[in-house]
Amino acid sequence: MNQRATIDDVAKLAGVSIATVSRVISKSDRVRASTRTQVLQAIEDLHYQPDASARALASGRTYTVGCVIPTLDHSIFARATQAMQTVLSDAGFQLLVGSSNYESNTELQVVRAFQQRGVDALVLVGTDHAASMWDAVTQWGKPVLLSWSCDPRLPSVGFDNVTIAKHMTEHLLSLGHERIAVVSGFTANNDRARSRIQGVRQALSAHGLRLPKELLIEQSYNLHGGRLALQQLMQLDQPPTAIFCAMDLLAAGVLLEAQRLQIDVPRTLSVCGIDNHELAEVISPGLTTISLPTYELGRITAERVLSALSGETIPSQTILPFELIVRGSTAKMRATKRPRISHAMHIH
Amino acid sequence: MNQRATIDDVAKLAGVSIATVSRVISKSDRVRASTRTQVLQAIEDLHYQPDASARALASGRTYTVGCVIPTLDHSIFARATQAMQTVLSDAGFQLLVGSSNYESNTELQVVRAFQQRGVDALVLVGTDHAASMWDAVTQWGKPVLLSWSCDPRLPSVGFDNVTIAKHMTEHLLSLGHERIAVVSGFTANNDRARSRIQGVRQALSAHGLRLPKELLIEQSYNLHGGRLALQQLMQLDQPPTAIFCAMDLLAAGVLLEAQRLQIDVPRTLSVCGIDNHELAEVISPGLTTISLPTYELGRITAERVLSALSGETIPSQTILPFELIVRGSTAKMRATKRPRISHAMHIH
DNA sequence: TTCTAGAATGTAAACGCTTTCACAAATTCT
DNA sequence: AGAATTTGTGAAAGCGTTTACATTCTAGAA
Repeated sequence: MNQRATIDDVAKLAGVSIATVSRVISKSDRVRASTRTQVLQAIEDLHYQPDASARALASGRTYTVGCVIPTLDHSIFARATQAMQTVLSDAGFQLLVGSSNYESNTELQVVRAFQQRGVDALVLVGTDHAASMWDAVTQWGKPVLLSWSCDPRLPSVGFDNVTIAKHMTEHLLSLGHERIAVVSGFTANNDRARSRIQGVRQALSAHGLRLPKELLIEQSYNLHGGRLALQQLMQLDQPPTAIFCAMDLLAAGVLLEAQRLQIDVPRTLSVCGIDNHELAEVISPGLTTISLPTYELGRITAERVLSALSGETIPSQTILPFELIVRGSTAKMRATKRPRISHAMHIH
Repeated sequence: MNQRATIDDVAKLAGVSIATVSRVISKSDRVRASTRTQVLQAIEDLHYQPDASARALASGRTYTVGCVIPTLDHSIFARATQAMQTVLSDAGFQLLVGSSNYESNTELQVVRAFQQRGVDALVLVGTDHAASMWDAVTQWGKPVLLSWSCDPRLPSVGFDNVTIAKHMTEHLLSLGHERIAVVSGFTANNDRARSRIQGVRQALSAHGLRLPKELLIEQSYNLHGGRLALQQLMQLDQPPTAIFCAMDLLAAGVLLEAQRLQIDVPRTLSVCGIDNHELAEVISPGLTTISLPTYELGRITAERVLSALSGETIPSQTILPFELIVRGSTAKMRATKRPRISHAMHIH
């Protein structure tokens, strides 16, 4: 019994053919109850476990789903991935995780590796992918879903980042801020970041304002990036009165640096983020942010995948809700601090 | 060309046998240079991608590694997993991620699923596993590694949690604290948590102190758990002067609740954690904690797996270093605040 | 009882690769 | 030059399943 038992062993022990064993395993087919119990008994006795590779080869299905995310190292992705994993696992599927590190080349390689492995479906993050990637994926013939962002080219479950950012910007505007800076992660291969910037722009221009170049800063997506961004902004002749950070991690960096520079948040500077990262609640002042249901995102995406795999037609685009969470880091603009030449910023 | 090309197609196009194609793909064997280029050309032309299932079935190797972690939802696990994924992926392996949710039953199921899938190796977290789990794993015949903790039964890469906790406790003791409380996550199926508590006990008893029952609190492993723990502790007749939290997330919860209760940290209460979670730097006061090289943990574990898979013998136990990081949340015990009956806590 | 439809089971051919073994060709040695 | 290696290639036997198709039962109808 050192060798793993095969279906033949089971068949022999149960006194049936391997086809019958196979039928018992795959539930579906009708097998006489008495036969079934015999087979099950044999399976039990031999500790038989079907070989997934052989199954996959014969049936063309691997019961495996591939998911390519930028990195697990950001809790938002980790959480959504955890959710997917749970749902898929409960349905007997395994999740293969690959990370792209925000590089479209790497992403393509991972996708190829997944296809080679015969995954039954694929989940991608966002809409920024190499053209060859879109080709590889659309010609593939198996379900492919987009998460985090939506794109008409594929069924998607995600957020409307433009609207989210617009909403947050309107919060800042309603507090009287007009000189609003944007701190974002690098936008290359990151449509989420770009959409959020775009959302800010839309909100501003609805108020006759614009986003001057010097107030848009791209930095690496971590605390340090946030710190550097604030340093840069504070060297301007006319620093902003509010900073919109595209991600909470950056906002936390900004907040920390503000503390170090003895800038009073929110009295002389308002700061906000997006994601409702754990940090947002913990840092002081508490970070005004937008909460995104990331766990739900993962759950729903996985459920969609399962639906698609069982042949159902799935909604093309699903946009998940969000919620503004106001904490201490944003406050009314203080009249005395209003930049004198603020009108220069209006669109003429 | 709608159908995926098979090795036969390649062989036909290149004018060789499928055996030769196979040899070219597997790099290893000697094939005449001219033949090789022909084959490679054919592969190129047909966009041939070998079928991983068929390969696995024929060769018995899947180039797949299974990893069972409690959850991706804690950044320390996510980070280590990310590191593993990167290293394995670079070596042409895929990482299968499963989560146990700290339930040994679930863990066993995941491991079985992995074995069924024919993973080439397995990585487990910690030493707490059901007996059936140990059986399933030791009789398996393929490499199995432990991470996070070390256990003589399997090759391990991890931390010495007892020593870590002892070290931290000594820090508290050196500041003059004697009434030290411990806040831990639930210890069921979590040897890390238990070891850390044990470390505290050892440090205390080396100083003739002990850990009274009312000062040991187990809570769920999140901010809220930390908050509840502090509430409980503050209801004691004689609250502690320092709180050792087994994980930073709990410490952050304690800190937040202290803020709410207007308890002055560190003047009247010192708080420390372990992990050097992102929160530790961000929260105020900064959290004194111990930094663990979690990314390294993942990297080294993955490298060990690869070594084992290529037949090398690997070190049995590898213990990774740690570093005490003192921030603002711990301070010298203030004489006036010293509990009067502190001598009662000495071991007689 | 015999016949027949339908259910239960068995047979055998894929599935797409790896790998052993045999053999031919090229190289080295005597 | 011929023998002894070494190197390169092909044929074919699996690997452990699934699944079409064939065959055998089983029961109810005639």
